[in-house]
Amino acid sequence: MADHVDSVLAQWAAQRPDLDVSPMAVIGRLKRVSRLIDTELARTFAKHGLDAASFDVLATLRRSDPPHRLTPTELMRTAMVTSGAVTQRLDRLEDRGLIARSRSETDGRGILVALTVEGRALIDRALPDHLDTEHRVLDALDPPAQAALADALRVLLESFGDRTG
Amino acid sequence: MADHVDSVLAQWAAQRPDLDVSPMAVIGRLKRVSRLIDTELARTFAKHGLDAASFDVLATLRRSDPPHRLTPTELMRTAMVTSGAVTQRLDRLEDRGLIARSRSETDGRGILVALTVEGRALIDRALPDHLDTEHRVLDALDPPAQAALADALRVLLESFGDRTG
DNA sequence: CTGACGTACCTCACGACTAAGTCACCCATT
DNA sequence: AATGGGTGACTTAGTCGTGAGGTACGTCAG
Repeated sequence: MADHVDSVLAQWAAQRPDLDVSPMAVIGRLKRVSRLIDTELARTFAKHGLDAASFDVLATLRRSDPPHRLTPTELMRTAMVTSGAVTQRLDRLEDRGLIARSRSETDGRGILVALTVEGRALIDRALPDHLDTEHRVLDALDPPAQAALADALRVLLESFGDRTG
Repeated sequence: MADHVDSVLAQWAAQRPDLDVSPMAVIGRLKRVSRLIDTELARTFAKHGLDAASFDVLATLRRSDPPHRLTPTELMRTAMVTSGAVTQRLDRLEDRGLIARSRSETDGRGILVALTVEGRALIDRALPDHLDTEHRVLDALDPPAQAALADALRVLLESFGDRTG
């Protein structure tokens, strides 16, 4: 019943019994689970010629309200990366013909990003496969346990001010 | 009561009502919480002239059994990074005089990594500050909720084969 | 003893990100 | 109409990681 984090906690208890390392039981596992899930998801993305960054952009565009156009700034906020990273992600996707940039007609500084026909076809092909993988990596938890986990994580997100809009 | 992930789920329900996107409620939040916590922890590391990678190496050495020596391979496994990354992390720490490398006496290929006096002093200074930050980012959950969260994450880790040793 | 295979660490080319800075444009105020 | 601060996208330099591959050493069957 001991995972890697349990042994880390035992080591700290032996070397620094004066410290309360209890939060590591949560944060250490969060980081480790997140890393392992990322690796697993990457395998599915690769099957479709994608990586996590590209998938993220395509999926964000796909789920946006019609006409499925977003600005780089909106993509930057949902992806939690810098504006430079978004520019480079869009460059790569544009080179592959999966998205198209056009100038905003209402804001001379603005750009609108849209899926191309190929981009939309690709994300629609990759999505079901991706969801299968996501289901699979959570399979060890039954639905109520998954819901409880989601709730706990939402409490944390809200405490960081991660609200809609 | 709606965080960013809730609005993502609502968007998918509107655009692709045929798909079961329920695992995103967990995985989307995991990734997002992990990212936000990383940002918060990085602030504390920076106060001590460290980043997450350096802190990780120093802390792993600090909590190891006396005489607090580990091989690069052991560090590679606990950090879940490649051997090249470990070499470079050690190069940086060695340049700063925080760790020292020595040849293994029992294995001609092997290297032993140890904290220097300065390295040990630094990690012992940074640790309490780091733990304060970890306590703070989990503050929105009471202790039983934190324990339940840790348990759920452990179930997932074990399903990935993340066992001690 | 020897040769084949595996392991430990390092090297190097490359990829993706951040942080800081640039430039064009928007807009509120005067 | 002018202006000054704010915003949107991009550029560039630097950082840290990966992945492939190299070298030296260890191990073991024959």
